[in-house]
Amino acid sequence: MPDDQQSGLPYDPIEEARRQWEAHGWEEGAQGMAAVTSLMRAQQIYMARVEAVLRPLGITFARYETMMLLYFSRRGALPMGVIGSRLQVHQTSVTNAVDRLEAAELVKRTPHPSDRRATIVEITEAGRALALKATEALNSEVFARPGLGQGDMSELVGILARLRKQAGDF
Amino acid sequence: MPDDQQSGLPYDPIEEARRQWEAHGWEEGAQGMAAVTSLMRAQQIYMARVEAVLRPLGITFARYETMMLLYFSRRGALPMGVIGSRLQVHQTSVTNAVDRLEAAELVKRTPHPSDRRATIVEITEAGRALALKATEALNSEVFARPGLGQGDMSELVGILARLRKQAGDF
DNA sequence: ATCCAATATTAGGACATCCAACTATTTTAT
DNA sequence: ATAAAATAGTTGGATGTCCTAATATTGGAT
Repeated sequence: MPDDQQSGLPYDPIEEARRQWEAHGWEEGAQGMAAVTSLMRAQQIYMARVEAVLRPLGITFARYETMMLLYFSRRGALPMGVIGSRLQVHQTSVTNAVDRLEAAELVKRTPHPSDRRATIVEITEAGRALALKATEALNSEVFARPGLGQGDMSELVGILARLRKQAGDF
Repeated sequence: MPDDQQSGLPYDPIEEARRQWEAHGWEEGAQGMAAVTSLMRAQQIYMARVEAVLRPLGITFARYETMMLLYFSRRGALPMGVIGSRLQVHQTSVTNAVDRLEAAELVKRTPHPSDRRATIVEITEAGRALALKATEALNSEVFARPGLGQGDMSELVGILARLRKQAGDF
């Protein structure tokens, strides 16, 4: 009988962990632990929902993000390196994602006109169509019903913006 | 020159994405998209910091969480299934994590006394020592300096608790 | 001209996750 | 009492991400 949802005392494992932290004299880290752990769990929840929507379309969230970056870019095309720095992922992850997107004919590689080291990735018509379809699905099935009120949501976005900024994300 | 930190206009890619969402008539999903994307990025930032602290100790965050669960349990031991449901991860992930922890002699498997299908995982003395060391490192290097003020932090924990609860996390 | 930095790719490894199939055991229904 | 169904855990295979190191090519600086 580890937990009991039906009792009057809903049991939050993270609150429990925080109590343990304090009981062990780790007060200086208790709040941060709770924040970090909550963030991990929340991300896990959303990621599962997002991937469930994208799976039938044959793409992952990483590939969706790559496509949207191209979709919104002026020419529908960006160098590999720019994709990596915007998405904050490793070069090799970009190569991998673009490999798969290209195999599905959602993007195509083109040599950079002036810098012959660089490769430009361009979204195809099929890519645009899929990106649009994926976005509509995500909007209606996840983003429009995020499980939070408007107030909480804008508060959350604001707090995380401060966090990201402090971490050098932008 | 994709972005320019030193200019007077700090450029937040998520705010930019939100503007794009609105420009495309996707108002109903814009706020949710910003919230979900921020969450993903924030998780990425913290996960990188946490794993950097844990790596020298030879464990990952998933294994750290497993060990702490055992560390805090009354007998220092729990059945595999309980670990999975507390940590909200798949059975196979628990098997995997416990395999590695056991190979490092940080936990050991024992048959369940009454249910012969079940396996009990027990933390060893070496496991307790490492869990303590890891926690002290995480507390001083991450949790005590989360890059957020106290107010933001407790607000964040509260919002995410509502989110997790709404998602059925507890 | 030469050295150093940047761009991308490849190969290989570590890790987490998920799925389907499987064994063993226990519980439930008839 | 026996058959059927549910539960606990493991295994093998596939997918996906991230990281390190090595390589080839090119660009920029001196």
